Amino acid sequence: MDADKVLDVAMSAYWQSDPADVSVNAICQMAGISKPSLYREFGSEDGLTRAVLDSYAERVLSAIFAILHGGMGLPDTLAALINFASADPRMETGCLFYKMRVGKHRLGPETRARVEEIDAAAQEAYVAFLKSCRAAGDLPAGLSVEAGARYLGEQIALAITQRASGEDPTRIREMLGLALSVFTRP
Amino acid sequence: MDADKVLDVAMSAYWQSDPADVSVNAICQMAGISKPSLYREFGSEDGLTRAVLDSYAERVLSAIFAILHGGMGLPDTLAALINFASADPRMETGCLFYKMRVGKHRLGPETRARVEEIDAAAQEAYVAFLKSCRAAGDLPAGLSVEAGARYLGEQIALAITQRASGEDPTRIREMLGLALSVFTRP
DNA sequence: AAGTTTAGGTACTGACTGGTACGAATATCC
DNA sequence: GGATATTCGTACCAGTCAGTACCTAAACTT
Repeated sequence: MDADKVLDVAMSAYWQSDPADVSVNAICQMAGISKPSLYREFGSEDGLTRAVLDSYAERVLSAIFAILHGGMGLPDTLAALINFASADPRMETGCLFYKMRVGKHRLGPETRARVEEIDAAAQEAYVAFLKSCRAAGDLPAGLSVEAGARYLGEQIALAITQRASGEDPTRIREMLGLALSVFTRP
Repeated sequence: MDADKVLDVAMSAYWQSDPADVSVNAICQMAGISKPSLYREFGSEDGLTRAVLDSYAERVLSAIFAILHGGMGLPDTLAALINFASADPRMETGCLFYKMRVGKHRLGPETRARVEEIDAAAQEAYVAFLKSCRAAGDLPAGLSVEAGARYLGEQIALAITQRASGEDPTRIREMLGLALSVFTRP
């Protein structure tokens, strides 16, 4: 019936636990619709997960991109990222995108392709951010932009993944701060 | 028939792909035995995974503990850890223990308990190592032993997990070196 | 009001899952 | 040789998975 409602239900189910642990049957039940209705709307499970991921990217991941493209300096941007990863309530049960990324091989081809697309876009955003820092002379000389970008992205992914496993947010902030201190120290 | 052979087959299957993606049926087929034979020997899937994890801990994880308890100084130990995580052929498809840890909720109670046990032991080993570094005055003053231990453990887990996803070992070494540089810099 | 389109759900398929009842073969003992 | 343990596998169980054939009921058209 209401595709948006189904999308919402599916997203929160996938997000709260894990895409691999939520069946199409369960989503239909939670959304109060029949299975053929879902398949008429999304075509396949892959179509559903892909639609969910698109919606998630638009509604949640955009926040990270906004921080990276905010034009703040290096310290402020890092602080914002640390804050988002370790304290934002949206990341309390982890990030749906990262959950999909670690279970990439279990996803359908469409969704997997979209995951890789988003991953590449994120990497590019990190690179662009670090390039601007380098231009401003804020980046330590011994650190390449590409390596730094990958490092930054993985450290944030690690921190958010740890939130999903119930780690103490204060600890996470501490560890992420430690990891990212390499950007602000000689 | 030969329990050790079954254990070997199961371990390499779990290790190469992922415990959650290998069924009992598949293991029986690969080992050339029937399902009742396997159940007579291990009782349940949980019993099998637990036995595999025990064997893995003894045969592989011991290498990490050996490095930590080797009594080398901080720089040498870190270098050995970096080397192990980023270059050891045994970690080419990742670490079975970490694969089990990220999919903890999918494991049976016995195996899950063992995972948590090993995790605690590893944490303790990291703590002991860093305590000895602190006693030797090698650890930066602003860093607590507990936080450092957790950080160290997670960074190594991250590096090895990245190897499982096919990341370039050189890149991994570079990133892990960067992450662990916080231990050797003021 | 009759016919047609559309929306929706019931109830199924076939392929898997972990787990087991039970019979067949083999080895051991007297 | 004959009775008795022991080992092992065939063939099944109930449940879940993604996906679908087909029927029903409502709404719109003329």
